[in-house]
Amino acid sequence: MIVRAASQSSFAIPPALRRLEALSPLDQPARAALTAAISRAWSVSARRELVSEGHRIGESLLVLDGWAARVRQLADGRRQIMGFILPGDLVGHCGFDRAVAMTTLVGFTALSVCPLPDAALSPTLERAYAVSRAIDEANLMAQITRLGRLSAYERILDFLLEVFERLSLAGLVTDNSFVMPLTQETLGDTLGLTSVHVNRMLQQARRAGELNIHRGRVHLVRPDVTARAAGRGPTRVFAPSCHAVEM
Amino acid sequence: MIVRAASQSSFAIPPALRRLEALSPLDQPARAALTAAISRAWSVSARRELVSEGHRIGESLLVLDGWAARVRQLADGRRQIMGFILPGDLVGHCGFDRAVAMTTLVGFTALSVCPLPDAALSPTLERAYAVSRAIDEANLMAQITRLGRLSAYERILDFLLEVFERLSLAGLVTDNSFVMPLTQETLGDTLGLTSVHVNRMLQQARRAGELNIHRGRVHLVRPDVTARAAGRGPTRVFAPSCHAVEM
DNA sequence: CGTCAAATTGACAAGGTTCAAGGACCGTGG
DNA sequence: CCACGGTCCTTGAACCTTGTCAATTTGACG
Repeated sequence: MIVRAASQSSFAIPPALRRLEALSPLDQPARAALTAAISRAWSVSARRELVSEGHRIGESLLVLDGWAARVRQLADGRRQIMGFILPGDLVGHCGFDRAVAMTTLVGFTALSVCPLPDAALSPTLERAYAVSRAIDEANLMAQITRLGRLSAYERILDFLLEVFERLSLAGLVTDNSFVMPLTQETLGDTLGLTSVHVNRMLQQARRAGELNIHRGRVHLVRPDVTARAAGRGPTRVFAPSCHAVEM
Repeated sequence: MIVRAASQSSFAIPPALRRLEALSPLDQPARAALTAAISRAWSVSARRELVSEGHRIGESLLVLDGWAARVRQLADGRRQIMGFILPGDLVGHCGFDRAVAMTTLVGFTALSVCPLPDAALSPTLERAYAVSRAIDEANLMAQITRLGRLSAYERILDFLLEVFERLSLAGLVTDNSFVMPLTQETLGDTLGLTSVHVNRMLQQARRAGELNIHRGRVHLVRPDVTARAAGRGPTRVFAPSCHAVEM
């Protein structure tokens, strides 16, 4: 019954392409442009600043593989992670990061990135980008709500569900589980908690039968049930041309 | 020595125009277009949903007067305010709100709004809009950092400083003070605190000589000193200051 | 097998919330 | 002009969630 991840096969659809296709169906020119771009991918090693890495700031990128994050560091060492960038996510798209100074983009794993094909090449591509941007925005709002109004326990579950949903689009969820290359300390810096407390809440969730974590792989036991309990409606994003996208 | 607010005079520069001019110098066509738009302003009464108010969703607006906020309400009644929209701010500009479903735009005072002139009318106008958008983004990041990593006391000061800076651009700060039409409860929903604790922290700030509040008017005693103490660098928008991040 | 980073655990302190009860302020109607 | 009602602000005390400190254990890897 278990479907193995197909990402090893050379014929598999790349996660990034899969995600964009899921956001909005692509036409042939769009797919061709993306495939061409993907073939020109390069990689950025972990813990390196992404944007300043050789390719000039302002150029838009498509992340093909790996986890990155927008980070802000305070003078006294406190750190806040704004959110993560996952395979299929766009970077520097529309004043999203070239605009904001005080946010740094760092990879938590080695990243594979490629230039982002020009939206003008296809209306379907443009639309997919727009939906992606809208989702970015929704995720920021979700982050604010988590930090401001959810308890530690709720934050953990809500965050994991968000990641689950996002990775699902890219086909990176297998058997209700996904790889999450984050330490509990990093999770704490994301959710406004200490690593110690993150640990406790994860234990609690484990004991409650919500999830299992083993060797960097998160397994959500009943994602749909958990989501409903956590009050996560489907993230409905209304694209500019006004038909709704369900996640 | 005290300069009185000039907003009563019919010759005064409207705050919104003033703000945009401050973001990026405007040329004559831009000013003319804005002045024309401002003359066609209408008002929206308090506590009404802004976007659904007669003028169709997707139309961009310029807020001329009043305070509004992006709000998200959880199923159990908890409320989180994402951020405020102040005079001179743009609404629905570029996928900022037409994109995101689960955020409502509500006025806390009566609002005066007008249609937003087309950016194509002037490059300087386009640039001002871009800067405004970038600031919106920076403010969202600031909000995340506040909620995730600042103490209650720091959140209050940081937030008030942000408002101070934003209203300064619109010329709405007089003698280091500004009008803030928010209850402590609303402040709590913004900063992830209870109204009781907001009250206590305000008292503390008052006793510390940081501020005075009287009849909806906030007076910051030494905004620059407070800002430096609170670790608020000036919000630099177009300067991608990229330094490596320690992890 | 040794090493190092990450995870885990317990005891305790601190920060923030909750509950509950006044008190101040403001517009309204008598 | 004053009494009234409602909303918001203020304050205290008990309580709970989360943070801090300090081990100890686990697991990956050379």
